[in-house]
Amino acid sequence: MTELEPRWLNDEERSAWLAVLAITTLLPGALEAPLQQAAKLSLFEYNVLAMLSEAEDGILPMSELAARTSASLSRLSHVAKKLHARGLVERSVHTGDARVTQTAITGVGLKLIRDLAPAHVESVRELIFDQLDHKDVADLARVGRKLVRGLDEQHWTLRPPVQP
Amino acid sequence: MTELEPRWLNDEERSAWLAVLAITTLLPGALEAPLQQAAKLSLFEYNVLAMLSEAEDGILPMSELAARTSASLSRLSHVAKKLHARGLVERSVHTGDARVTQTAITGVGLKLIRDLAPAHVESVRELIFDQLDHKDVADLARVGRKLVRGLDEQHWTLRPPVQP
DNA sequence: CGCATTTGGTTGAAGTGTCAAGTAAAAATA
DNA sequence: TATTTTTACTTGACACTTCAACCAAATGCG
Repeated sequence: MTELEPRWLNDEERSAWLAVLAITTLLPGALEAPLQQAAKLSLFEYNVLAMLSEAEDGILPMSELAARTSASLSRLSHVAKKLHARGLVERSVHTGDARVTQTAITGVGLKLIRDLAPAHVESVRELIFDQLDHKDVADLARVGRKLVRGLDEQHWTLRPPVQP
Repeated sequence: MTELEPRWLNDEERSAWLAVLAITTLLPGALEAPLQQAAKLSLFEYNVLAMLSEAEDGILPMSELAARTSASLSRLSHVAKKLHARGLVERSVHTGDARVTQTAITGVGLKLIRDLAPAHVESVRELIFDQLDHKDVADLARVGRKLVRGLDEQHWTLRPPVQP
């Protein structure tokens, strides 16, 4: 029935596709190495702490934190447990909706990412932005957002800015 | 001593960075789901078979196969073992250099990726190229190659074309 | 109100990936 | 030619991710 000829990739598409594939497999490890070395933290754990540190009062419900780290609730739950065991986050039940778990970054956790942040942005810069000129960055931002939309229509970075 | 002010990201860089982060965490899973469903194959396993199927005679040494899949030798070794157990690849010692393990795709393996390929390219197309216009694809290919170079100067996709 | 459904989150098991260590062959060096 | 170093790869242990099942609170509805 659906025996149509597949829409194969042309040379430029293939080139783009191979690059995306290489980036998705190499970049996480490259960014993680310094974090692992400096603080035994995975890239994902770093992002969890970073998102909390940028949130109002350093607190977010698990669902929202999962959204902002593009993670499943399950993955986040395991990691939150581990971060809690290390004293980097605190957890409490939401007053008003007892299903909701609030996760807050602790003082120790806050100090940790603040200490790590300079080296981490430097990694990001070396691996990404130092490779690109200004036009490249603009193109990457534009194309990147389109791809994110294709992966998750509701992704938090695509939310319209809140009206104050 | 290196107490300089960190080079923080500006808005456009931050936007690009968040997109890259989201893509690297969401894309692999999205591409893997159909492969897992159809053939209990991970994205990485699929790529191993795909690279072999595109190689001359369907054979490559482990090192070269690792390079073409952007993987560590260790990761590849574990997976090759598993693929061999499933009868999808065959392994032999290189004649002339006994340290080298040659990995060849079997007839069964070849049939498997040929069967899977149409649906897989369709996934790639839906998730990536259907989201982009022609200029986007050109920009992605260009920027993507630059990022790959920053991650691995020697990456196989950057090798100069062989002279025949 | 009573019951079913949905939402928000947790858990344990099973499968993968990573890291450090190990092995054997080849190449370099003395 | 003997010894050391390097290359190519494998292995086992441990950590992490995913998946399916589960639970409790909130909501919907008859």
